[in-house]
Amino acid sequence: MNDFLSEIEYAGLISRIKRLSDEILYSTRDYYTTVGLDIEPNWHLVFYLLERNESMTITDISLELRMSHPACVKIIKKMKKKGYVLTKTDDNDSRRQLLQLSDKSKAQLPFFRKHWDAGIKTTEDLIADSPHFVEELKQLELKIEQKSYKDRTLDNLKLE
Amino acid sequence: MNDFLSEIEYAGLISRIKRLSDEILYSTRDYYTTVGLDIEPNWHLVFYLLERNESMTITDISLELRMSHPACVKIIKKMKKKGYVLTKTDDNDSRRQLLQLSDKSKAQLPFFRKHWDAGIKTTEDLIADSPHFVEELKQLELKIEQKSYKDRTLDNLKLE
DNA sequence: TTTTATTACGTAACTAGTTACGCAAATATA
DNA sequence: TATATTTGCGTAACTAGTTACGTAATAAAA
Repeated sequence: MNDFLSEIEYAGLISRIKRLSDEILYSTRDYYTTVGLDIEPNWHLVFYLLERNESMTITDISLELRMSHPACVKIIKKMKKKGYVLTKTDDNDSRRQLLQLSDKSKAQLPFFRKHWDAGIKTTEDLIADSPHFVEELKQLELKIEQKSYKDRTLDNLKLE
Repeated sequence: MNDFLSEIEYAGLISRIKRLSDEILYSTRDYYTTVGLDIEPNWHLVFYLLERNESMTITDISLELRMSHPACVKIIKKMKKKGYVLTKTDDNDSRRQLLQLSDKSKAQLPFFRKHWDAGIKTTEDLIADSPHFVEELKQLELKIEQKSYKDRTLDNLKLE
């Protein structure tokens, strides 16, 4: 049960966060495969967004998810290929590609939602013994937003 | 300052962890580039391990880091290419590739360490206002280890 | 001793993100 | 109105992980 990343304390903390994140990501993919869902992790975020907003652009989505726009392009490309998302060029601005959920999406959503809800329940279960986790994660996000890991480390280097 | 992933609460929590992890990863790479360090994120873990252990195999490293062995193969391959790691076939078992730090590594380690220490300090600063974070992260790791995200979600699906 | 199982590790093919770049459309400015 | 700047989005090339598979060497079992 000994874990090197834990042993080295703060030197391993960031890697532990990544390891946890990766583990859950791959486990989620595994889940989708097992239950036969034709979707991938992260897509639920796009479904949620397009359910709320009717029609959005890639740029809108990348802003909402705080993810680079090429990452969103890739996700949407796959969702389009599977027929979950439709695009329509904006009448007033031909650069803008308006995205919206297809009928197939709307038909499947109740089914998807059962699985997403089960996943949300898992998340709740996981942090049930960690009452400060959400709040402290928010703190981390805020701090990183105020000053990047890089800039903080550059400053810390100078201080030595 | 509004954030969709935070708004949807537990449905966005896992993605927030990934986002944070990614952000720090890329920021670290950025840091290395800026200060002109010829190494990549994660390599410090291998340096730490090989400093402590003299000689290890890929399998040893993947067990210690709890990372797949192909991932370690890739890291070591790059570190060898840069001349930081040397390999020697085990005399008693020709399958085993014994890894150890090169003289170049040993010469550079004090220099690297200054930067790694600055990074550790950053981590400490970041979680300074999150006194329960390490402990609660450990809880998450333990729970996931006991039962995977997938299995938990499958169970939660049945309960509905 | 021969066969079978396991181990070590390398590679291939995949997902999932990033930065950097280019181009066309729209907007702002001279 | 002509030019410069910004915006939207697509692609390329990269990092960093995974699972699946193959092969040779060792260890275990018949």
